[in-house]
Amino acid sequence: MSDEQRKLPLYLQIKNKMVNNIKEGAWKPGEAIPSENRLIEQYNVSRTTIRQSIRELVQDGVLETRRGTPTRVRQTPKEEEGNPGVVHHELGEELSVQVLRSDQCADRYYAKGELMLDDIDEVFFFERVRMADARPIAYQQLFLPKPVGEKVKDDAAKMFDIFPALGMHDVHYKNIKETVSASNATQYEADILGLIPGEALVDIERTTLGIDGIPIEYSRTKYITSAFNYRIEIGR
Amino acid sequence: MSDEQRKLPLYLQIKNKMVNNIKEGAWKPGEAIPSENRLIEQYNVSRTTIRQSIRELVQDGVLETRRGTPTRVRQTPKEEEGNPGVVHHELGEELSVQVLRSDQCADRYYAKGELMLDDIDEVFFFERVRMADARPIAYQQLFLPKPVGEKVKDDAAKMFDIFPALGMHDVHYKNIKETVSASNATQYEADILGLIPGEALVDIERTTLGIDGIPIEYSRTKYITSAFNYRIEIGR
DNA sequence: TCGAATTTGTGCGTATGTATA
DNA sequence: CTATACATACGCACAAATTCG
Repeated sequence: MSDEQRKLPLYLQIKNKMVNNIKEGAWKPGEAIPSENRLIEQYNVSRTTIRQSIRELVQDGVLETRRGTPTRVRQTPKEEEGNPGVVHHELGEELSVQVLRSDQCADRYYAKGELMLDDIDEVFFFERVRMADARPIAYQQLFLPKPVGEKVKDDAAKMFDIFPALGMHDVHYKNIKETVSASNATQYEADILGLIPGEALVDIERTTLGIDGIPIEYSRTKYITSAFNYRIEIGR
Repeated sequence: MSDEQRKLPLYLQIKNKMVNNIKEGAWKPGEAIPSENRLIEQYNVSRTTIRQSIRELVQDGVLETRRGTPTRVRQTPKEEEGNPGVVHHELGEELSVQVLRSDQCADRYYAKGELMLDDIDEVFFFERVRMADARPIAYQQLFLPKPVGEKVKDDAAKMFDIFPALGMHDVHYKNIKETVSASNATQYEADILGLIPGEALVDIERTTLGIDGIPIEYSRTKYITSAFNYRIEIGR
């Protein structure tokens, strides 16, 4: 037993052991675990302690209990309750992305301001369209500082959500700010998105900060309202 | 005590009583509730039972406990730190509200669905305009269940943000869901807001749940883009 | 700085209720 | 009907964190 475990409350030690039983395959998803009385003997603790361990694992979505039947390991883990709270909900089955234009340039002064770059710095710029089932649903201008852009420029053509790509290159974020507004589609945007000019779009402007507080991404995205919702949940 | 309550487990009966204490204003957000020993005397039950009631209310986000300090009623999620940070940013100095129409009726079936009411229940309905410096910036349809509406119907004519009014009547919330989208102003909306029909509006649809999980508010608001921003911050 | 009082957290033992197989 | 399993409930003791004089 490690020092870490030694000072943990009993019920947490047992909870960890239970998790290990599942990880090691001794307890398999869908199957029953030993009854409370067996576990009491096995771990030599009180019923209170066993039940507290089980209760938390039920809360964590690892086990499921039902009166009268043995406690079981859940087949499919319960969905994350880490609750990011914000969901970009895109309607459509097959999501893809298309790059209209990309360059590496020294102008785009407004974007460079948002990225806290000097005027002489270069930025990667991508103009992209988000497709759902081969229909365009969003138009995006994406700006990345040079060090970041070099790492993910290939991914920007394949993935609309670039955060996984950033993570794979160890570019992590600690802060995201989004401003949501609305606008009427311009002729240019309407052409790209297959709309009538003037139709309402959801505008999302986003700035992402890296773990050192330095901006790593700035983007402006315009979504078709019929294929997009922005949902926020506060509280639990 | 109703028949429903009579057959409920003790800890659930007490949990309900605790929720009622908050709804009736006997226990207020941010303040301490009686200690476990005091509650044991009050309700004449064991500590196990009291603790199970409290544990579930902590899980529900209604109470918060910390070893060594009294258990407290949670502040409403908005004013506590925690993700996401959501800000409705309205441009303007002098903010006011104007009620276009209000009634108490038994139709409005869609809104009643969102409020989880039966078809025979009545709802309070307010059609309101948010003014900033005497210029309209938002149009809102507000639906309240009858018990809530009766408490704040006078405030609805004075305050655009009804949450403070709700709090003063001990109607507290534990969860808010908002969906943000965009739309083109109809002729009706354009007239009210002083716009050209077709102009883009920010749509916010909101459902608020009380501490017992029952909806206490449903609203649809359309903001003029030039006077409104919706900002979300995720992370530290 | 210290200690005493208070409060919640952890843990034990026991008894009984209730759903399931 | 019976055996088994989890659910509810009581009472007790001590630990650990906080508060306050």
